Amino acid sequence: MKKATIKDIAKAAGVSIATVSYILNDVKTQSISDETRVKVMKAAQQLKYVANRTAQSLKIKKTGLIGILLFQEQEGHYWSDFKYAKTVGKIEQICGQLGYHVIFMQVRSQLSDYKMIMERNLDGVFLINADQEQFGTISNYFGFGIPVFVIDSYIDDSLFHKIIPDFAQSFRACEAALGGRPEFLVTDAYNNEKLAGFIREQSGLEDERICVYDNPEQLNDFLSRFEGKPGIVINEFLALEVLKKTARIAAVCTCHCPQVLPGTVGRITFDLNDYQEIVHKMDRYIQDADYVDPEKFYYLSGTP
Amino acid sequence: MKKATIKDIAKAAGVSIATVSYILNDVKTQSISDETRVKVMKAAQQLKYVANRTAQSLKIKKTGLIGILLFQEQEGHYWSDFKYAKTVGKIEQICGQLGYHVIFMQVRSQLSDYKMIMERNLDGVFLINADQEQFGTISNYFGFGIPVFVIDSYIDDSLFHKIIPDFAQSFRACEAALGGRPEFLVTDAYNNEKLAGFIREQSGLEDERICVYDNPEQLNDFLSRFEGKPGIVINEFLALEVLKKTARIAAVCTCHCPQVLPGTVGRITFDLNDYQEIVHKMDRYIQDADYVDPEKFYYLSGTP
DNA sequence: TTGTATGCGTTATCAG
DNA sequence: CTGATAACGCATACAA
Repeated sequence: MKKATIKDIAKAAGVSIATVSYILNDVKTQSISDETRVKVMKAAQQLKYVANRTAQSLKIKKTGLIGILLFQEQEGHYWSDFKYAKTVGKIEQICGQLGYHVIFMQVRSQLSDYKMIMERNLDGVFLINADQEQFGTISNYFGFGIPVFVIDSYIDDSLFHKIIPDFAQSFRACEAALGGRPEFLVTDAYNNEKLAGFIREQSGLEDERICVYDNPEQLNDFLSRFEGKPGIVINEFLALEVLKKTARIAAVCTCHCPQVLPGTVGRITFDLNDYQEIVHKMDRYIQDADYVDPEKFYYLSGTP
Repeated sequence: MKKATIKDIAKAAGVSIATVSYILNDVKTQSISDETRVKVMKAAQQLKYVANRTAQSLKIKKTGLIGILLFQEQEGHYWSDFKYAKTVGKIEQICGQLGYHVIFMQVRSQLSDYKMIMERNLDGVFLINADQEQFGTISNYFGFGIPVFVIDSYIDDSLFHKIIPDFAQSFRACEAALGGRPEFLVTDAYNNEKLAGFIREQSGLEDERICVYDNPEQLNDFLSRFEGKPGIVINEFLALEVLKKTARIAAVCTCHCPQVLPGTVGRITFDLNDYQEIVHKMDRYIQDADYVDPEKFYYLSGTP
């Protein structure tokens, strides 16, 4: 049993291919008699016709495909796969509502990975946790006018829309939750060095008071210098580790999952629905080829 | 700056499009003079040519696209998005190594969702946590000869390859870890009723001793009947909840993330590398149209 | 060793 | 209102 094409429908309904296409696509500029319309629709149903998006894409030069490229950290922790799970899920959901399909890819800095964007003629791309270095070398593969949004990545290119959590505001919320100035900061690692620097800077803490998590021993060493003092942790899973040593912390829940933490610690969360606006924005770029967004920077604002 | 086609390369190199195609695809049955080969390769590089997989797909009738359809539970818990994050990540990784790209889709039982498989001409599909009901009604959209593997789903159709954790073995391991027979079982909900029944059955416990988690109150009520008794929990995140009440548990870590649990509880884990064999099997189906696998049932075997 | 021509399934332009 | 027909970018049988 082979897949039916519009040609098959045309034959079955005794009309031309063009007519079938008009009817299936509900082309407004063409007027079709009700008679042929039902005839064709019936045939389509009978033959269980489904459109061939591959052929369609080739013709109309739009694939309806959106890429989510998730940059993997070289040596990730156990929560690496959870870190952006909710983000990816949410973006996929919204894309789906808008009629797009999503190609999900984890990139391990292979050049071949990026080629996918061009090869598959994606309509838009989300890059998550992208590193400047590996990125810069291949950015000449982009620039073909498709919208690129970068999440948790500080890329030196004004073409891209940047989306990062509002750390400044989150830190203020943490301070409120702690009831005083934090004495230390423990943060999860990010591929993007500039983002990492930004976090450190926003915290307002000196470097000796900041720990970028690498392994349990290192964390323990660090924490032993702050017994009983209040501190901030970026990433709730990391906070889970920190809690083994000290309880006076507030956590910035960058993984959108405060539930893993006990209610006794201050938890700053971000609203996943913020992605609604972002994906819709991308949609607008896709629909309207020469739309330009005055706002290229999106902050996810945290709430306690 | 438009994308270059093989036609552009042909023109630039002064050869025919066929020749270009032969060279780019490294077609063995054609012998090409070194001279034209370098000429063409150079032109391709200069024009920054990337293949158009859409056109390719249309021609060769293979898209190189594999679908991962993740069935969402109607009312999920906070860990729903993590439940299959590692599985999806692993499958994508292996697919990537084999040269496939992955379309990731969460399905909320819309008929339109399944159509994607046909519309996009996927080469293969993984269905995760699929419910029999919603599934049966639309399975006639399948059967076009593409391999379908179902994960954590017990579908009444011998066409599909089924992959589920080896619960029987896991339960035995739990018993060993607990040092005695468990008195109760708390399990996460699954879309697939038959799988849920299978789990209950394999536990060998009476229904009164089994709790399918719905909400914290219900869990507390249940657990209060088993103060100080040993039990088993399916799903490590759920185990985190159970631990708030009782400590004598062993957990079957179906989310591949034992790390969220303290080392003091027995943890049964599964090896993500098992998916290697599975994805390679799918690849074989795709490559060799009439390959049949004698083994249609794959168990992921748990290890303490 | 290279080129010509056809078609994959669709959309869209132009005649009828 | 409907129908030929030319692309879209590529792979390949067949000719040269």
